Amino acid sequence: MTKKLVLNKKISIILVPEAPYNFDANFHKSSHFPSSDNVWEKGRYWITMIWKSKKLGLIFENTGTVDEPKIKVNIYFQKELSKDYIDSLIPEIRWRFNFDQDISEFCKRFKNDNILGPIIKKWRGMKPIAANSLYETLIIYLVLQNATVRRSVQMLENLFDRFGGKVKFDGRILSTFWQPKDMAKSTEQELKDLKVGYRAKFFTKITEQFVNKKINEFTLRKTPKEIIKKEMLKLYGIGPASIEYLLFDDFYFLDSLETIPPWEQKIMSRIIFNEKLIPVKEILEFFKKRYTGWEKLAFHYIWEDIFWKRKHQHIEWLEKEIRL
DNA sequence: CATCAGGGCCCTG
DNA sequence: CAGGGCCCTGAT
Repeated sequence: MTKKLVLNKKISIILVPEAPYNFDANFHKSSHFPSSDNVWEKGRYWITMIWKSKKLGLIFENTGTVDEPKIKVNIYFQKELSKDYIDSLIPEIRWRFNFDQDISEFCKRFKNDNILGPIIKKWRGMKPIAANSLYETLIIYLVLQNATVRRSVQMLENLFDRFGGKVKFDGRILSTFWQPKDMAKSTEQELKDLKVGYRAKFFTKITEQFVNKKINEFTLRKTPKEIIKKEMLKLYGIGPASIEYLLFDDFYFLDSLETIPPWEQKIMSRIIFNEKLIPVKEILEFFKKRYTGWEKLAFHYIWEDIFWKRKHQHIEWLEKEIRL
């Protein structure tokens, strides 16, 4: 079923992100569920990408520091790439890995904050990272809904196997996403067989909206927040919770903190208030007052930090809140 | 063992 | 706007 593509041609480029840029905190989000289209090691990151219908393999290597960031990007491909193609690919890579957003003000302003201070010390230069196209991201948000981590992983892997494919580069085999047209002909039942449950209809409808070019992510990137919100809410299966993720992780609005899903509410209650459960409204007010203009980025720093800690430290209460 | 709640969204009343 | 239904998991 799955096609394996060998990508044995390669070009390398050096890209310089806006400082501060924290390589590991950006290429690896420790709170995210693992997925076979990417691999992270300290200072190195592999991911597959579809750009203008071509499948690519990318390796990012950290060759700089937080304050003088420099990244070597190895691009693997199958058939020769034109200059125009590469000229359009580079800005896209810069966007997907958020090379150009300036967050220095945030890091400066809160470096003595009781909560954020110690975290900024560790993770200065951490930013929201889309990594994927809008379509791919929506797929991820759909498998995230109403599911444990294990189930989300299973759903995405099933979809990769059926609609995406495998790509081999740098001695690794990674999954690739698919393009909307690849899923367009599938029936709801075919999707249900991949164990995605009631989400089948969501995939069908959203895919259709993309095939019919109802959504232009490049235009959206230059669109005001409220309009993006309105447009994205029109997508079938996308509601307030997904919007919350979209605005920050994919459109890079650093302030917009409007809803907090239940498990995040529980975890934040413990970290910030040392209580079991604080009303969402109260948490929102806390961020709004204390980190005005940077609410969501502040949330992100606190959030990712606890998950980084979890990697080498057993945190009993946290384990119980993560739906594995 | 069988219920039942929780999770995010759509749809109906 | 409230509440049922979707689909599954984990707790009771």
